[in-house]
Amino acid sequence: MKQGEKTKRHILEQSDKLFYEHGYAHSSFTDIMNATGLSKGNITYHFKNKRAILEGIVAQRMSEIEASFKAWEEKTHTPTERLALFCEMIVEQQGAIESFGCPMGTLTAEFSKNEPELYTLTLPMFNAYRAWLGEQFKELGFKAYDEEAMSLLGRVQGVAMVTHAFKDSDFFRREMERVKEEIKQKG
Amino acid sequence: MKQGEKTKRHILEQSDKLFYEHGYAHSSFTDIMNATGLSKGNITYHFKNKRAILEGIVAQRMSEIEASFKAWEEKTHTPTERLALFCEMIVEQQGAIESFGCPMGTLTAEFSKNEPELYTLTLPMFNAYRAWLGEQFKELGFKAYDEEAMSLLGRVQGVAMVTHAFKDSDFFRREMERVKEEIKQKG
DNA sequence: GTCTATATCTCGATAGAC
DNA sequence: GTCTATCGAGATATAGAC
Repeated sequence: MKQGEKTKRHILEQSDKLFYEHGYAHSSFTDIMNATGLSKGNITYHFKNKRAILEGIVAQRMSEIEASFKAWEEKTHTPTERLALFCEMIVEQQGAIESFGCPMGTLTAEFSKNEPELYTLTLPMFNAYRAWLGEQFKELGFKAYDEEAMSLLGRVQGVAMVTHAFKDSDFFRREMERVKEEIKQKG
Repeated sequence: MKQGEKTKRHILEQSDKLFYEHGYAHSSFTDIMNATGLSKGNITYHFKNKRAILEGIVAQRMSEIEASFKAWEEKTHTPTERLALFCEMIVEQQGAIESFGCPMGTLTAEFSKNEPELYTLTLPMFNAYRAWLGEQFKELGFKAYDEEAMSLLGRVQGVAMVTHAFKDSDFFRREMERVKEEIKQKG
């Protein structure tokens, strides 16, 4: 890998962490500078502005999301098993969700009121999950498969939101068990 | 009412609307100036800083929340009816929720990552609902009444969040019907 | 009680040396 | 490819006239 490419990845990695843990607006160029150990000038050499960094982050996340779908499909035989893996992925993030909420939900929520362009940029992540979950429910025979997908998304967003608001990981575990149970019953 | 008190209320009212519709950080003194038609100096005469305005808003909202509990209790005879009124209150906010999310949830979410002092200031609103919902479930005979309260809070926060993210009021109506149905079955 | 004017700070972005 | 230096906008907050 070229040095430039390496630096770019380093900036994206650190910025993603900052944006998640402190929010996009609250993460300044100075913060990114400190987190990466690079100068401001060097960062803007690789990304012309903050928005460009966010675009890079979303592109990276989207490919990770698609990769996880692929991995889940290769590992399983039934939609029910795949939905269980989706839940497992969320359960694994317990600590981070308690501290910072859902990485996708909190980012989108930050933009939805005031930043239509950035909101449009992050929404595809939500839509990717919506579509994939929809496929699973479709395969399970649900006529209203999209509604089921949305409902599940709402369910887990609510769990993440309240877990974060109350910093309550007991609630998180309890509620994710309920969600998994509900999925089993639908399969 | 004295003129000073009137001005104070006017500032709180307009600021609450601004903070809800655009977020706290995104609402500047200049915005409050424009929304109220008052000068910057006059606003800081009544509230020494932005935080003091938020404190006034939360105090106002808290008394409204307590007032709604009282009204619901006077209007009903059973906890199930009271929980239905709680849902009704949310359903009535459909348009605002689609556009701006939950007034309490989005405000708390904005502070939970970066502003511990403001987060501490807004959390009591959540706790008021948690406690009151808990009372209803307790009266219904649930041993784990607090868990039921939290679960319901998570449910509606998820609905509000996803409704706002996807700007989808059909999802909102559908899902709130489900929530109401679940409550009926518990009663 | 209400106003104008201003001080000070932080941010994103840019220019140019090496 | 990486750095330092600086600009200009917009934010909160304050001082003082009326």
